[in-house]
Amino acid sequence: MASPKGVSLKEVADKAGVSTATVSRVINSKTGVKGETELRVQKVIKQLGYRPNRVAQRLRTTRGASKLIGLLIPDIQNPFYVDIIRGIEQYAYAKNFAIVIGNFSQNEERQKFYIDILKSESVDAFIVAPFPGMNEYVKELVEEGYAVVCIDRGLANVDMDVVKVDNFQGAFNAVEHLIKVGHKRIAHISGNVLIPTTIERISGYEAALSKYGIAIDRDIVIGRNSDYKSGVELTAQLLDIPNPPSAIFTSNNLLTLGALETIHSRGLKIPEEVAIVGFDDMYWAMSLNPPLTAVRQSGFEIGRITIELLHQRIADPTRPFVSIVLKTELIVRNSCGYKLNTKVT
Amino acid sequence: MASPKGVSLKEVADKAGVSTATVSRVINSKTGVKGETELRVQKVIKQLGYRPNRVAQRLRTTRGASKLIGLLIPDIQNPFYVDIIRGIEQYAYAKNFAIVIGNFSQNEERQKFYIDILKSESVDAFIVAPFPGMNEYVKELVEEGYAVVCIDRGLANVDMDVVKVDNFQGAFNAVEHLIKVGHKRIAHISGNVLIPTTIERISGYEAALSKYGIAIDRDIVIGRNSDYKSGVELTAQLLDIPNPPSAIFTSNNLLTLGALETIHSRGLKIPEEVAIVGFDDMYWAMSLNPPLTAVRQSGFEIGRITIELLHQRIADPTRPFVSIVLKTELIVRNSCGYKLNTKVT
DNA sequence: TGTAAAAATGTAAACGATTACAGTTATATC
DNA sequence: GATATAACTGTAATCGTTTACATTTTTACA
Repeated sequence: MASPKGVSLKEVADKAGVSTATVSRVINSKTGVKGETELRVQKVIKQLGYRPNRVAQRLRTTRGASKLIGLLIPDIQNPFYVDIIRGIEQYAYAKNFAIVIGNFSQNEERQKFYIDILKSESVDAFIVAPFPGMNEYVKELVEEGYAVVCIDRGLANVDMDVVKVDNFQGAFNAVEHLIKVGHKRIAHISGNVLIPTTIERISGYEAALSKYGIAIDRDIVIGRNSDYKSGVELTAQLLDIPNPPSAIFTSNNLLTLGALETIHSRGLKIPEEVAIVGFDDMYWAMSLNPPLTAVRQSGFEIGRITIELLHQRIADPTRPFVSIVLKTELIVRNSCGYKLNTKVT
Repeated sequence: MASPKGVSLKEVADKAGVSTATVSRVINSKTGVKGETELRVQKVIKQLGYRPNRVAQRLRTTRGASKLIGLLIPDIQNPFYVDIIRGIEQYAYAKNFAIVIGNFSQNEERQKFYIDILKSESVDAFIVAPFPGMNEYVKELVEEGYAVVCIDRGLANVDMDVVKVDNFQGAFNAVEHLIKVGHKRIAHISGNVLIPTTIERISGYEAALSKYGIAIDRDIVIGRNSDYKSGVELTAQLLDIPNPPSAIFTSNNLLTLGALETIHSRGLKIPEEVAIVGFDDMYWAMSLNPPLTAVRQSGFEIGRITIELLHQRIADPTRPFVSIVLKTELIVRNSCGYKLNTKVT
């Protein structure tokens, strides 16, 4: 079984009768190569099917020129992050960056492991969706001079570029919608309160209630983790209290799914017996029965902007840091009481 | 803004008062280093926080030793592939492999692009979920001597390791279940017929009908692509014919979701007015109303076995090729008529 | 204590690119 | 045609490892 290494630059140089330096210049379209020579080299490159070895390139090159970006994702099972990845990929390739994904499955140890790997792979830059316990590592990256863009939230006391979503407004709109549809007793199932987005969403929830003069009942604002199981169990808990809520606002897509399971398993009708709005508008939302009203945050757009920022930062490391906040959209379907299908931005 | 490259092996060697060769031997736990020396070097490594530069390692190392695997995924939006990725990751890291994901979004050009990138990143091996139009590229990889494992299907005329699922049996079980529950007019919405799994599932569908003496009606076996939109439209088409089916078997999770949207939007009751079984048991299946009966194929397990095979092949390139076929499980929930929750393997 | 073998360590050449710097042609100008 | 300048091309060091081979040190044993 042959195991040929690819064609090397030297082979191209030999065959074309020039030096390696000239071939390198041709590849990187540097100036200073005679048209005739360039053509000859190009021809040989085509002939031999030469592709530069990225490993060698990265070894030689100084940081910022390797065109490799490390991406730290807390949980690839969460479709929201998948959307972000897609957005990043799409635009990264347009700008000729390659990306390597480190999915650490919300596991701190594995996250550290990935950071080390990515560093030793000589990435130019990091895109990080910070997770509790991650602050120190990310701070270190910034201090070591990597270009870093954070998704979803920034870090206290660390200047960096951040791309996030207006969680407060998104939650506010969702709850306001429930109120306008007639609900007065609205519960909130929140996620991990160590995550800032969770807290912002709780604030939005509270602000909406306050605006309409509804007292906040701490018994029906509950949270544990941001996962499916929590959704199932917390919903059961909510429905078991003496005067259960008429509507529930869930803080992310996994919690929503968990809540739905409990609601269906008890045979409760949505929205008549209990209404629900979820944060995150996922691709399955329309296929639910009834279709789910949800707060949409565009992961794809987050990805696009992230790459844009990274590109700018690499080009000009002194550019001032920015924090970009994207608007959410409330997608109204049929899980709250109305039968319409419109957007509230 | 400082931009320090990491600590190098040479610095460790200097500080420990040994040669680079010795440090390298310590790192790779080669024999032939005195205990005392090893300890001293280890100490310096810890002190300086030294991490070998993977780029330099890969450049030097011959194929098979770089511990990097390229993963070609047709569509990261499909949660089935995400499960596979998770399985692969989990076991890859246990075996100290790193993986780099190339998600080509069912785009042939981008797929080619990724193969080139991964090659020039000096990966040891490829894991490929082949996609129509991909055959040539994959064949080339095998010929070039890469270790390659295919997921989901093999390639005609090419010997290689394959990990797949028993699509025939899975489909057969699903349809048989529908028949046993009382359905006689069962439609099938299939996917892209250029994909072998699609064809195998159609065969399973037909075999089940045959076994129970039900004639196959070509009008209710329809397929186009394996995406959401096709599910929506083909279901509408099925429900519009004069004598519509009483049950539908959908060939993958996206088609299922599309079918559900159409069914719900027409206000049809599941399973009373139309029953449904889907291939792919996704995490949202339990949250549907009613919970979905589905054929489960364990992406996670596929991933695990894939890594196992790859590991073996790298260790022994002459090992005979194998094709591993995993069983599916029919997860019976409430979308076909019964109210039980059991498994049929 | 001397010597052969074994064990430990060091030296230096790769791996495949980029890039300062030097060296060589070609062009322009008088 | 000589010379200054511009345009082009080549040489060789370098990035951070691994590893064949050479060299030194240690150990074993007569």
